[in-house]
Amino acid sequence: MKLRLTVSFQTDQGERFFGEGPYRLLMGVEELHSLRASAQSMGMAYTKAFRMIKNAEAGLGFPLLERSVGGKGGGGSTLTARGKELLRRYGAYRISLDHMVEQLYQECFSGFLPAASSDYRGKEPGENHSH
Amino acid sequence: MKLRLTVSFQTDQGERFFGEGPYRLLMGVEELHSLRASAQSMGMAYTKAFRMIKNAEAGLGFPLLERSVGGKGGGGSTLTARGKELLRRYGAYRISLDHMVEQLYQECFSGFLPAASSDYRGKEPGENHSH
DNA sequence: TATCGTTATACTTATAAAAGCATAACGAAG
DNA sequence: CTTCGTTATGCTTTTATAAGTATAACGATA
Repeated sequence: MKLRLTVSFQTDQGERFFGEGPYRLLMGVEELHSLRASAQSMGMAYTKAFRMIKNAEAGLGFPLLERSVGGKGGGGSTLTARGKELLRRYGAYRISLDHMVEQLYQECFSGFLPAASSDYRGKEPGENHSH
Repeated sequence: MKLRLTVSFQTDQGERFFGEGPYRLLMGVEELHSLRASAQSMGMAYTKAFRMIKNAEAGLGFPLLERSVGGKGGGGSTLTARGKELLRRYGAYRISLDHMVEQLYQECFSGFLPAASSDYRGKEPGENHSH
């Protein structure tokens, strides 16, 4: 048995704009200096990656990527300073959360339900659809 | 800005079988002594409610409802002892979790992102679909 | 033994979300 | 001034999930 935890940021109107999906995608951009390359590296369509980032930037209110288009190599994207800081903070957040969820489960269900390990997934776009 | 948190129990194969949806549905059964009545009271189709419970029982490995079919009034459903205990424990779990998520957000994002209130939703079936 | 409202279940339809396709714009380098 | 691989977007297609329809079985009561 597993615990499925998902946390995401959403607007007051309920529109989700940031979570595990964008997080992983941005981690890839930081490493590969390219949104397309990052999307490909995780089997995601570029169009979807693009929409995710655009959506996230709209929700957050500040740019995450510094893009350059054209030129040698076609261009690329790198993280803005705030984008990098967001990744650092979000990474810490989700790890702490993961621990808390698991520990609290033990406190609340120990002896009543089987032990469970937390299976963190942002459930934001970009995950494998295996059905 | 809001935090959207969802926790659900799933099998090792990733099939979700319990969360906020079944929880609320069962709370209604406890009050109304009828699965159909509980489903209706929250605008859910009975067929869906039935599937949810069946699914939950399969995943948990023990029965949640004691059903009686036929007879005066057509029958009805009440919670089993374990079913009741599950509700009590799950209720405590999600409330603690809600607090934790909010507090941790403050610790991790204070001064970087706007304050956010936790918007707990099981995202299990049974929610309104307004799009 | 006819009635009534429930549980139980298969099958179909509708809706939302994800994924994919096609194409334009860009600009440094050769 | 051509090429290349990227960013940028609209539009279509596919898939997954939710919701709905229809119908059977049940059994205490009158």
